[in-house]
Amino acid sequence: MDETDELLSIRAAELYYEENKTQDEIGQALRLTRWKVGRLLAQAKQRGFIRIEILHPRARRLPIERRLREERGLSDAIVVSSAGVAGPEELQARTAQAAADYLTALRPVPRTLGVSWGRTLYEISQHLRNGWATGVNVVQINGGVSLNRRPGTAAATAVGIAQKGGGQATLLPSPAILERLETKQAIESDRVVAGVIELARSADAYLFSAGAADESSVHVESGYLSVSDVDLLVAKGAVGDVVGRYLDSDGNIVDPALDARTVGLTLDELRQAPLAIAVIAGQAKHPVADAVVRSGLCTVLVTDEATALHLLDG
Amino acid sequence: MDETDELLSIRAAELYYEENKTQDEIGQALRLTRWKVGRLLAQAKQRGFIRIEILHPRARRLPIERRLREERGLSDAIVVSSAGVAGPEELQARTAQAAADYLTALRPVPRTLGVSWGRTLYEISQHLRNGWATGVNVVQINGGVSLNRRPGTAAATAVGIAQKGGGQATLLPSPAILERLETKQAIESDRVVAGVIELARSADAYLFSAGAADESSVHVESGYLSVSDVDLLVAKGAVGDVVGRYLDSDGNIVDPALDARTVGLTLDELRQAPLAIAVIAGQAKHPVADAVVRSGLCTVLVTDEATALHLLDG
DNA sequence: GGCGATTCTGCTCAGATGAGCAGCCGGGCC
DNA sequence: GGCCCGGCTGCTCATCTGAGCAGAATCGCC
Repeated sequence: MDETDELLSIRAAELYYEENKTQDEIGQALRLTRWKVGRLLAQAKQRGFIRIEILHPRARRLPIERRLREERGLSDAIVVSSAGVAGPEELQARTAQAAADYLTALRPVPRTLGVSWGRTLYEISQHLRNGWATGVNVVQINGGVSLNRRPGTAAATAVGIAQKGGGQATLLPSPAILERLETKQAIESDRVVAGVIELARSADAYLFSAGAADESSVHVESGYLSVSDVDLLVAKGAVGDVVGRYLDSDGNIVDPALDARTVGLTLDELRQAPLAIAVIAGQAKHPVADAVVRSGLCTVLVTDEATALHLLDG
Repeated sequence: MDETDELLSIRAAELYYEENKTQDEIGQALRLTRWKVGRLLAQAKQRGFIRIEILHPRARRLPIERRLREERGLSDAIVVSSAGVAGPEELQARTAQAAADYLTALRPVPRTLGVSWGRTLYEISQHLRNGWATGVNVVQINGGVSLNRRPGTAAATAVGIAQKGGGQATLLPSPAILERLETKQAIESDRVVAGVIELARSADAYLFSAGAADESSVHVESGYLSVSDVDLLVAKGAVGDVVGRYLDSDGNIVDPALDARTVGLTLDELRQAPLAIAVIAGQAKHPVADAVVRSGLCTVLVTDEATALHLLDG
């Protein structure tokens, strides 16, 4: 395509997309046949001169979703558009909304849904509508009820999802990470705790997010880990955590001793789940999102456009 | 349109624009008739959910051009797209290119073209192609040959435009602004100078830019004015200059005494021209662009998208 | 300069789309 | 409850558009 044709295709595109002329009219204006105009427009599209964006908080990027499914082996992917996004909070909100939409449309409806907790999960619970399902029971899959700065958030998340879904919530009454291995083992052998974990293992579907390995982590905020603990994990290769378990970029546990003191489903248990929905958004979580997807921690990913493109990069 | 329809129209738009499905196929996917799908898409467009951009340095914004013609009474307007622009320099380059394109396509071809000088005009001269016209003579319409930091730029501009257009350049051998009124009058009464100005008055068309009233002005750079002179002009309401003459937001001369010492066509002479092409781009020139258009200094405006939208705002 | 290969052009035709219209449905008002 | 009105729905039909194709033009190579 030479310079002249390139310019002509731009002129044609202006008349076609901005002035809503027919290809025939454009042909008359530019002294071309309508077939030539059609071909110029096709080339303009094909060479990327035409960008079409859907500007809406609920807009998704289907081509990227398809690539995630095909190139990363996900059984499903939901990618929210970043077009016209105001800030990281809105990105997070859009992603949470998309996750809520996905859950609502999910078929078959899971009888029992295992959930983690955290900012993302809480936001999803807020976005779910009353009656999003009927009879969905919710069970927590990792510990962490009490130590939160805003106590009850973890519980409110699970209870909210359950209530709006017409079911019961089963909380895991345990800290996320215990200081001593013995305490952790003692807690896990408690009849109630063991029962909850058993129920969690039997869930039809899991819904969880991932945390970045930095000082903004919920574990730091909640007091389970200190900033220096996290620094140490990062030094060992940690990119973030899933259900409280810190993993490296290959999806392996970074600190087995710490992991042994962490209450809840293990990463391998999650990996075996037929339906594991990860919801991960934001620049800071790109590395951990990569680890989650590469190591097969989820079958379904809900994320934002930038994160998705990052995943497809490598 | 209720929430459900809004969401549906977004889903439809995704399938239509991103997945290239037909409206019929979308209808099947969303369990709608194809007519409903068509209506949803129409609404999505109409409500602004669909943004179509033409990403190309030569892309123009025809709807904005139309509004400038209709709402600001211009006989023609060229608005270059800001989509995907890298920085102010590229915006300037795109606008200069568009001005060169406009000149090249101009019919009837002017026999004599009056031009000002400055960064913008120089860039336009660079963008013009050899043989852009045949037999177009060029005449400078304001003084300023010698004092430039890069001497000869003003001359090179006029000569370049003329040579590439197969004609002669007539330079105005005079400073832009003189220190004493008597000197200015003496210069103007010089036979050569008077002849050039007479020729300038008789030009078929004028091509000029405008300068912002700040320390980056060419007059400061060239030493005709000091920074404090410009500050004083700003204090008196100056928004910028056209052919060396400083005007306020209503297009009136800010400092009549200074104006009397400025050599070249007057603003009122420009206003009476049947074809006066102003080329003005960049954030810094929004106020002066406004003054130029509002006070009828040009019949044709070549500008960038942001400046055009600023003009249409008020 | 001649010749084959490739690209380009303008066509036919079928599928996709938008305008316009009659019938239907639902809400508001008596 | 009955009636009117506005908006919505699904249709027909005309127009617009893209795929595919045969001939024309152009290019590159000898």
